[in-house]
Amino acid sequence: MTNESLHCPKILLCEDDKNLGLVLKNYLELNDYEVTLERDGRLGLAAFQREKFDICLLDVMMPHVDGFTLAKEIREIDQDIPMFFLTAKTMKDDILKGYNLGADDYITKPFDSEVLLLRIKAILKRNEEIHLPHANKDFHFGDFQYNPKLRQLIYKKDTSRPPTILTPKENKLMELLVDNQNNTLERGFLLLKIWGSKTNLNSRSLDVYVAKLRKHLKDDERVEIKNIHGEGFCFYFYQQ
Amino acid sequence: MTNESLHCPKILLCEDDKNLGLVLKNYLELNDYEVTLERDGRLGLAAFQREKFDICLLDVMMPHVDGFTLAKEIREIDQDIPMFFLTAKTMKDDILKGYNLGADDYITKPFDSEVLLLRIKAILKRNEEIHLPHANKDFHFGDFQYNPKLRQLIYKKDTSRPPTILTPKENKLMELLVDNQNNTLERGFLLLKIWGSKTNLNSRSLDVYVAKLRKHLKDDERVEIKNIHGEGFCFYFYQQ
DNA sequence: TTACTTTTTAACAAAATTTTATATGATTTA
DNA sequence: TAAATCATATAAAATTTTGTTAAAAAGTAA
Repeated sequence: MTNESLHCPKILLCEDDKNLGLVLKNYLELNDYEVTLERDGRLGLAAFQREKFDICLLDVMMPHVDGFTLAKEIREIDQDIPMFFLTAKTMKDDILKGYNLGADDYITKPFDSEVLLLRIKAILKRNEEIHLPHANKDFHFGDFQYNPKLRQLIYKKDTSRPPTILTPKENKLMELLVDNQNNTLERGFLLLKIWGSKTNLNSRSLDVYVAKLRKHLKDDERVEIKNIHGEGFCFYFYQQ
Repeated sequence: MTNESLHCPKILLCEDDKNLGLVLKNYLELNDYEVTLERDGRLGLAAFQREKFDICLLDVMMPHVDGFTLAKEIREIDQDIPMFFLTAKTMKDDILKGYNLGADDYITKPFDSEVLLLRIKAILKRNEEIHLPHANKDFHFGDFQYNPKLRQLIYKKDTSRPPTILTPKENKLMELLVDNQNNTLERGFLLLKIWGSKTNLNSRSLDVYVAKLRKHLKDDERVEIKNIHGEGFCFYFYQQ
């Protein structure tokens, strides 16, 4: 797991302005953070795949891959890591002006490093708390016992059979379904949660994974993943 | 209530600037919105007729059909949907300039688009409150219980019979009729509400769906969908 | 590299939904 | 009443969505 008391929190900092990047990196390191500085989105992603981080600070405007796109790619790998976006003052003004969002909602102050530190600290703390309750929960339905954290699906009727270890995508889908028993989860919702977007509208991936899960669950007919035509899928467990 | 289909709020984003459009889409998806991005007003209207949205973000300057015109056409179909206008001209230039020049030396916080998110959230929330009374409403007429949200029509006399799940189009029609008991709904009105346009005036689809609903409702003769010749249809429930 | 697992894609079948076509019946109006 | 228009019912066709399988592609670890 990422957050451990033994190491300094690690920050991935993506900033194409060399000066600002270095100043920020030094400042954060002075405050007991370990900082990896990358100069564009492509290198940022590479760093994220290489190392483990506790938080990301991403410049929005970068060469090769912009901050938002990078953020989405990071989100695919890690659903929980906190992210900060850094942006230029001019962009902010113009966006607000452009979007006609009313001027009084934003702060025009130049960047205050102390405030940034406080925000980082606050977010890391919040994240710790959020992660706690999620830990090691077990679900029971019919003859199955399911542990999302371990990705284990155990068939209780046959203890000699080793538990099924779900693949990451199978697991994400299973968790979403099980976590929302009797609720229809819309296709778009699932695609967004599992794949990060529904760009690939004609992809059959979701259906393939539903089929995989159905196969895993076929031994107990009280457990069922139902399709609601034109809407999505719903996990049912008919008790009794 | 347990039974509610889970979905992310759906945003129709019409923006002809490809870069800005994609960045915005990514950013919004990152924040759990389902985004359909269209590049002009004509395609935007098609998307609106095709899917159901919670909010529209419309660029004012677009090819084929501009944002204001699109907004008017959308308004005809849906009087309540919140709309944001993006006044692209200055913004487009400035953002492009920003992308080309790279970020400058400022970090502003919090991130600008947070304000956009807050605005969207606020508007959706306000809208939700307005719609809340409508939310999981159940209609009762004669021996039927009807839940538009679940598309369920339950025949109370025979509890062994599983509830009828209406198809999307059946459901839209049923909801409109039931919601306007004793009021005649004009053909053109129904076509506009269900099919998003009344261009196809000579289509018999509406009649086919009326027939389908009548079949669903045939077991209770106090419930009736009446045709008003030359005008439209009216849902009656004769009490007692 | 190889061997292995996971994910995506492609192709097609099956099911559900929607639209169209057509024959027939009803209503209006001149 | 006849002609024109509008409505109903049904079947058939077209379209969309989902299910299933196998193979290709991508990713991972030894």
